[in-house]
Amino acid sequence: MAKKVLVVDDEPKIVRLVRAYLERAGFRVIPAYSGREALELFRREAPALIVLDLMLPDLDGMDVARALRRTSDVPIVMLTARTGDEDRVAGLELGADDYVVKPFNPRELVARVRAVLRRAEGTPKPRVLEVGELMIDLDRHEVHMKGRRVELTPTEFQLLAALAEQPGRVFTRLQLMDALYGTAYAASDRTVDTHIKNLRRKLEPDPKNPRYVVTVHGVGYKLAADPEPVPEPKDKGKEAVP
Amino acid sequence: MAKKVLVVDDEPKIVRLVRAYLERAGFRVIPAYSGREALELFRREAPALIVLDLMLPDLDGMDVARALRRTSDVPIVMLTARTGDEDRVAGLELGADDYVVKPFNPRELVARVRAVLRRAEGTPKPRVLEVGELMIDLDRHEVHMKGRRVELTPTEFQLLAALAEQPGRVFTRLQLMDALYGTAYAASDRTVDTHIKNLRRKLEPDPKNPRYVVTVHGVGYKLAADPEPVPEPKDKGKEAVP
DNA sequence: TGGAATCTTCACGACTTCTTCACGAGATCT
DNA sequence: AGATCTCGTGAAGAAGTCGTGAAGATTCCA
Repeated sequence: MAKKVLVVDDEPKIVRLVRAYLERAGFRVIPAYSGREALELFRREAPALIVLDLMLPDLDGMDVARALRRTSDVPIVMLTARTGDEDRVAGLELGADDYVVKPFNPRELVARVRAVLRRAEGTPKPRVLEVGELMIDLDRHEVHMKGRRVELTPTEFQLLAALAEQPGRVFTRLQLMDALYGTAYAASDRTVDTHIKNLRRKLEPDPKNPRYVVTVHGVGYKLAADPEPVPEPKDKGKEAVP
Repeated sequence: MAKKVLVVDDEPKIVRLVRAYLERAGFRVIPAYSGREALELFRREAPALIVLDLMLPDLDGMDVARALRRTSDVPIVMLTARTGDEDRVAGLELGADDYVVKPFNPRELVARVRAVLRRAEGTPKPRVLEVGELMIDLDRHEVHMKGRRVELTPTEFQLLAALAEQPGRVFTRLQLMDALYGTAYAASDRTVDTHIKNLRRKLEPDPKNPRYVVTVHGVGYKLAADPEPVPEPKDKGKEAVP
């Protein structure tokens, strides 16, 4: 369902303009032409955001903002014709989340509305996976090993991300392919192996003796939860009781 | 935790005085006695506000303010001994948020500090984005590259602004189109590419080797968070035997 | 209405990435 | 040890992605 935006301005021309652009951007617009009407409609419609002109016939835009702030945290984008700095500060101090100076570019207003809504919805914390010396930034699509940037192809990145989602857990090739393409697709097992090979080449200090991307014979692959720094001469696989 | 205030004045007496009052008011004070020291401590301590004397032994207070403003929006309260109006104006124009004339009432200084901090906290995200030599002024709707004004079309500007909203983060073409037109609209992927191309042509020093608007193959585009690295002939991945 | 600026689409080549395959090395089981 | 799987790997063709110029819409403004 489209988000509702309450647009308040005494000039119908402005309201029409803003409405056209916001609706094209997928919002539902509720128009208001005075401060009192705005407050009334705000109660009734519970919009997700308000575009509010500073100059209104009855109540001033600031009065409206103040009144709204008494009962709500609804994001407010101010429209102001004046350019004086005092106004900006004053408007923002009253709890406006952003402002646009008239005459404005409607596209910019739309962009601001979106930005404020996004901000209001809470800044999504950066999604970063860390395993030992390995750091995977899902947002930036970057991988760092021991602080050094490592370039991965999309598939390699996804593969690594899937493994890193649950470090230490073993994934079968089928599960990995599922993470890569979704259930509907069928590729050869060897394909996964090849991507694993490339991954190792790019991020293992010694690709011949993988410490991060580890094979579990007969099962699949896993990302070592705690890659021991020791290369250790090894014990011939037989992990018997001492 | 108490907020840090960097107090810069070459007269230890003044620093002591200010420190006493600010600490009594619940702030943590970091003293500095020269411009260089101030800049150094600013980097290291990341204070919430700076009290800055206009006259300093090495760098002038204005120089310090100018230097700070290049990288930060930290609120600055100027101390000035002179009473001439030019100084006040000059100080404020350089980005000081308030000023106090010497000799001053320490209580008033504390009040100013509190007021400026309150105001600063209400200010939404910076309206000017800087990435390397690239400067994007969302208020003026202007973009500068290496100090030179760059003219962008509305779509180009919005595209850049969307990317700059979260520098470093990768945006898919779909997300970018969403920022441009809203969810309801569907344009070709190639369209985004074309705008990216035009953007690069206008603001990349070498459009063939983009350092700011970067492609993430198979994913989308991002604004490089740190365009420093030398273009370097590249040799990645293929680490073959010599 | 015309003209300029801007936006969108398209087709193509250049380039990157994916997938497959065959074969040998390695592991496991009896 | 021998039989039988499983895994690693290099190479090469297949498939996909990106950059781009140019042409056709569209919008805006005079």
